[in-house]
This record gives sequence, C-alpha cells and structure tokens, in this order.
Amino acid sequence: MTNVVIADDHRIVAEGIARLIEESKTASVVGITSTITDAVLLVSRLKPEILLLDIAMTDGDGIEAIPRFKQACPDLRVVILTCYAEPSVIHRAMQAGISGYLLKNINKEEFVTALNSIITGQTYICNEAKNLVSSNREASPALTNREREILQLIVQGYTIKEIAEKLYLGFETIHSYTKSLRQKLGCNNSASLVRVAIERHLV
Amino acid sequence: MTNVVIADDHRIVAEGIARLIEESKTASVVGITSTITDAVLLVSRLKPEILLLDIAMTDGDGIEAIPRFKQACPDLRVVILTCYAEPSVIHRAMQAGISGYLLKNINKEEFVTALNSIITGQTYICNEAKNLVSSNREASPALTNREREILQLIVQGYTIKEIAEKLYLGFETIHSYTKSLRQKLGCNNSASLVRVAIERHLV
DNA sequence: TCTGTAAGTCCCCAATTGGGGGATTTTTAC
DNA sequence: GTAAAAATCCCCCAATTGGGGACTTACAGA
Repeated sequence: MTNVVIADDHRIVAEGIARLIEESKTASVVGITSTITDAVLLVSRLKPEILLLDIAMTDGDGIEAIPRFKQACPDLRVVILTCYAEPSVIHRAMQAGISGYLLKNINKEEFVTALNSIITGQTYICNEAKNLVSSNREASPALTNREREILQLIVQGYTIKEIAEKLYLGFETIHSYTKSLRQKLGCNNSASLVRVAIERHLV
Repeated sequence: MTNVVIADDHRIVAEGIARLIEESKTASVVGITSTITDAVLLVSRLKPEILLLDIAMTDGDGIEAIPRFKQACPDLRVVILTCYAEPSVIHRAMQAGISGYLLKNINKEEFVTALNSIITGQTYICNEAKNLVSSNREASPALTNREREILQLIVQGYTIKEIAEKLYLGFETIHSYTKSLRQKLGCNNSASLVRVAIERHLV
C-alpha cells in the first residue's frame, strides 16, 4: 500500500482529505502535520511514497521547502494540494520538481484519478491548473529569484535602503530591481506592487 | 438527525469535511455546493438545520450573503468555516448573526464538539477565534470612514494627488490621512499599509 | 455651558521613490 | 562557445512620500 503524509495548516481539511484517501483505498495516510518543520521530520522518519503538501504553511512556503523534503527522503513524490490558482505559482512548483499539482476545488473523482496516476509514477497536474498555465502564456513575465526576494521584502515594508543593507548590496542595485519589478508587474508605485504581489501570490 | 449543507468553493475540502461529519454521526450532510447562488437555492429547497459556510466563495463574500440565507430558510443556523483569522472578520460575522465561527485549523475533536453545541442551539466560536477577538481588544484603533475610503484607494494604487483630485479635496488633506493611517496601523510606508490593509481585510 | 477630544482640513521640509538613461560581470542556455 | 539573461552597480532629476506641526468644525460628557 502506498503511504501518504499530508502537510496542511488547516487541520480539519487535512483530516477530511485523509478520510477521502482511506475511503478510496488507493493509499494509506500515515501522518498529518501542519508545519513544514514537522513535515520534514515526519517524512524523514516514515519515508512515505507521497507527500501531499499545501503551499501556505504557518512556518513558511511549501514550494520553497521542497528541496528539504527531497533531501530528507530522496524518493519522495511531492504533490501540491492548494487553493493557489496562479500560473506563476504553478510554474514555480513545477520547477521545484513536483509530481502533482492539485487545486482544492478539485472533486473527489479527479482527486482519486490524480492519486492513482501519481502512484504509478506519472505526474498529474489537475485540469484547472493545466488550463491556467496554458491560457496564461503571454501574461506577466516571470520574476527572477532576486526579484522575488526583493519583492518579498518590499511587501514586508522594508525601504530600498534597508533592503540594500540587509542583502549587503548597493542602494542602486535594489533601486534598479524595484524598477524592473514595477515594469514587469505593470505598477507605478510600491503600493500597487504590494497589492499585485499578494493578489498573484508572488510572495 | 440534523441536516447540514456545506458551502465551500474548495470541493475536495467540502467532501472531506462531509466525511468527518458523517463519521462522527452527529449530523447528516444533505448537500454540498461551491457557490453562494447554489447554496441559497439548496437551503431554500432542503431547509437544513445548519449551513457550514466558507467566506471566500467564487461568487462573493459568504458573510455578506447571510441575510439571503436567513431569508431563504429563517430557522437556518449559519456556521462560518473559514481560514480567515482576523478579528475584524470575526466581528463582522458575529454582527451578521452566525451560530458558529470555526477556523479551518480546528482539529476533529473540537469540530465535533462545536457541531454538537450548535445542534443543541448554542453558539460556538472556536478557541482560536475567541482568543483573537479577546486579545485584540486593545489592538489597532478603528478607522474613520474617510480613512477607510482613502486606504482603499491607496491599495488600488492611487497616489495622494490622484486621490485628492478624485475626492475633490486638497493634496495636504489626503496626505494627512495617509499619515494617520500609517500611525493607526503601525506602518511607516505605503507598502506596509497595503499589506496590513489586505491582511486584516480592511478593504 | 463649557470643554476637550476626534474628525477633517491644510502647510512646510527632508527623505524616499519613480523614471530615464546607462555599464559591467557572472550565469545560464542553446 | 557564444548569446541571452540575470545580477550588480552608476548618474541624474522630478515626483511622491514620510514626519513635524497647526487650524477649524462638530459632537459628547462633565
């Protein structure tokens, strides 16, 4: 039987999904956790085949933590289960080497189909996510890692000078990044930059 | 047996929670829907005792729709089940006359306890939500109407000058409002103002 | 009635941001 | 092995914001 660990900061949601998995008899849920830290410990101890991972966790971003999971359990197949329906997020997850991307508005039938595919070694991107990435090909340009990093700090309220000090970079460097961020996201001040960043889950 | 309808735009989550309810044998789930429109039709047709309602629905805000539910089914007990852990949101829900407010990070045990309380006619606010509203009593001061109006425009990306023109007020007036907004919300630039506004659902 | 507190309006000045050009050196990708 | 992309830095200057007041109006409690 395939073993699954669920990492979701919404406890009741994770419990419910566990029931659905058990009911479908496609896999067995061996652990439920609501933090990345616990999830890493859990997968390194239990060595499950699959990790169902939410993106918004209390102690950080699920996608960013994927390398840690892979390190803790190299054969682990990471499946994102989230409500983030943003092309940029899906792309980021795919870059991180996921085995599946499922939106939480998926129905039970597709969920079970997805689980079965992933168990047999395939990668499953849910229909809606697939549509999103294909339809949105010409949307806003992708951000570089540095840009995303700086955008995060802007959202947190840091000024250009503070960011420069924090990252040991020159003021003009950060200034320059803020310019390209504004251009890429079509904003003309940091207020709309923050709104867009939050709206599109770029942070 | 108490009948429950679940309205949640995350299909798989709703299905999972339905399983938990059935498993607990405290109630029976008679309908699942992912839009407010459908939910209104469903409760008016099925007349369930309880509606488990999410706030973020595809076609609008759950709390705002509560009067419509009450109208469609006057004896309905509306229970919010959401991930919004903001005192202002909880207050708004309580004003709308809910019978329960449950955060999605609730565990199964508390969830069943809550359901039982609500079935017996009590109002149940989950522990974390209770802590939030009580601990936050002395937190950020309330905004005036003007302040909220201007905050909304800032979040939308308008500059001070643009807002002044839009509202037929002086530049310095709006400038001054931005200052009191920053002070009240503990921010020192418009970027964090936007983040806080979105985080606390002030807009 | 008086008073004071809150809301709403406005002014000045320094700091920061926004926007226009660059340039150079790594890194990545074909 | 070259070309493109990312990352770093530079100059300049106008526009906007951030932080210090100040002055009315309105409304509630002593």
